[in-house]
Amino acid sequence: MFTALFDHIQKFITLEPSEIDILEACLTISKVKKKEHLLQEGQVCNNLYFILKGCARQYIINPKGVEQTLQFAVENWWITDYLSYHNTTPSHFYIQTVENCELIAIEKSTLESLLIEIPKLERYFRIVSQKSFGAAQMRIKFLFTMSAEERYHHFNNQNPEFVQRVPQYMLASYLDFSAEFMSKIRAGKV
Amino acid sequence: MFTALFDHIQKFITLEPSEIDILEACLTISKVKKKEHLLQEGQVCNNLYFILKGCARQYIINPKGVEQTLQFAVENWWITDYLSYHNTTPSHFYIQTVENCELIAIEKSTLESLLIEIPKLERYFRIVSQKSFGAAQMRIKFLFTMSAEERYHHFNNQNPEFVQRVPQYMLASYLDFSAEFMSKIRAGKV
DNA sequence: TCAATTTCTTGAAGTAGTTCAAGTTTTTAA
DNA sequence: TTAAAAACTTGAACTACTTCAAGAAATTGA
Repeated sequence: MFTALFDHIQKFITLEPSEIDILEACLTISKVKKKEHLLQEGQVCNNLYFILKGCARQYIINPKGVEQTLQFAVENWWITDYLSYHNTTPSHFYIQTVENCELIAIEKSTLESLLIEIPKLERYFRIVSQKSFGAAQMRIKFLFTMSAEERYHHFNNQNPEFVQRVPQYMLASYLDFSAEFMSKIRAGKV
Repeated sequence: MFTALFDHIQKFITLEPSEIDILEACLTISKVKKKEHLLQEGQVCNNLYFILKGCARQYIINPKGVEQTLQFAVENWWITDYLSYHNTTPSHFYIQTVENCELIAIEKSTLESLLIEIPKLERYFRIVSQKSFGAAQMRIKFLFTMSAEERYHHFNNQNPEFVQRVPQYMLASYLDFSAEFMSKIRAGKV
C-alpha cells in the first residue's frame, strides 16, 4: 500500500517495525483525478504530497494569463509549497495533477506529531529537501546557460519517458519558452 | 563568537546549554579574504558554510566564459552545493567570497557526528533547507514572469542595502541579464 | 598618491526568442 | 461514434534582449 513511501524513506534512514506501524496509522491514500487542484494560488499550503502514482505539477498564471509550470513531480517525489507551508502565508502557486494520481497527503499537524514520535524522520526530510534544493540550483544553471533548443534536447535526453507523459505546452513552459517555439524546435524549423 | 549561529538555530529549535557546548567545541571561525574560493567547479563539496560576516556567492562560468551568479549569501545564511555534498560528485559550481568574510565551515564528517550527538539539529537543517527550497522556487517564478527591468526594480525594492554591496555585473548576472543592459536600465535608457 | 585594475557606460548592429492568428490534429467524453 | 475540447503547427511581424567595441569612472594596493 504505502510501500513506495517506506522504501523511499529507508533509502535515507532505517525505520523500526514499530515506527512503520505508527507511520502507517497516520497515512491515507487519496485518489485524485487528472487536472484537479491540490493547492490554489492565495491558499495557505497545509500539506505535503507524496506521489505514489501519476504526475502533478506546480504552476503559476503569468501576467498575460498564460500558465507556466515551475515543477513536475512523478512517482516517489514530494511536492508542496514550502514557503507557504512554513510561513503560513498565501501561496503564489497552483499545484495540480497532470494525470490521475494516487498520492499521500500529509497535513501539517499530522506531520508535526509524526516528527515528534519518530524524530528520525527529521533526518529523512532534511536530506530530501537538501537534495531538492540542490536540484533547483541545477535547474537555474540550465536555464541560465543553455539556449531554448539546448534545454529541450538536454531534458529530452535525461527524461525521454517523462516527455511522453505531459502535454508539450506544459513542458515548453517548464523549460521557459513558448509552446509555438517548442513546435518549431521539434520540427527542426529553428 | 558564534552567537549569530546559535541565535539562528534557536529561531527553530531550543538547545540545552550542554548542547551549545558540544556544538561550540566543533566550530571554528575562518576569516577569508575577498575573492577567495571556498569551492571550485569539479571539486567535491565537503563543507557547509555559514556566513557570520560578509558576503559570498555561488557562480558558474558559462560556455562563453562569462561568470553568472546563481546565489548570494550574506550574514546568517548557509551556502554550499548540496548535490555535490550528498552525492559526493564533482560540483558544477564555484563558491567565492564577494567581501572579506568571517564564516563557519563545517565539514561533512563533523556535521554527521554533530547530528548524531544532537539529533535536534536535523530539525534545524530540515527547516532551513525547506525554506531555501521555497525561496528557490520563488526565484524561478520571478525569472519566468518578470522582464529584466521588472526583475531589477523588484530586487532593488526588496534589497536596497544589499544592492550597494555587490558589483553591478554580479547582480546583473544573478537577475539573468547582461551587465550592459543593467547599465541601461539604471540610466533609464530602456 | 598614482598606476593598475576593476567596474561601469554608451551606441550600433544583430538575434533568439515571442506574439498573433489561423488552421490542423489528437484526445476526451457522452 | 461523433461532436466538442484540448493540444499542436505554421509563417510573418515584432521586440527584449545580447554582443561588440571603445572609452570613462571608480576602486585598489604598493
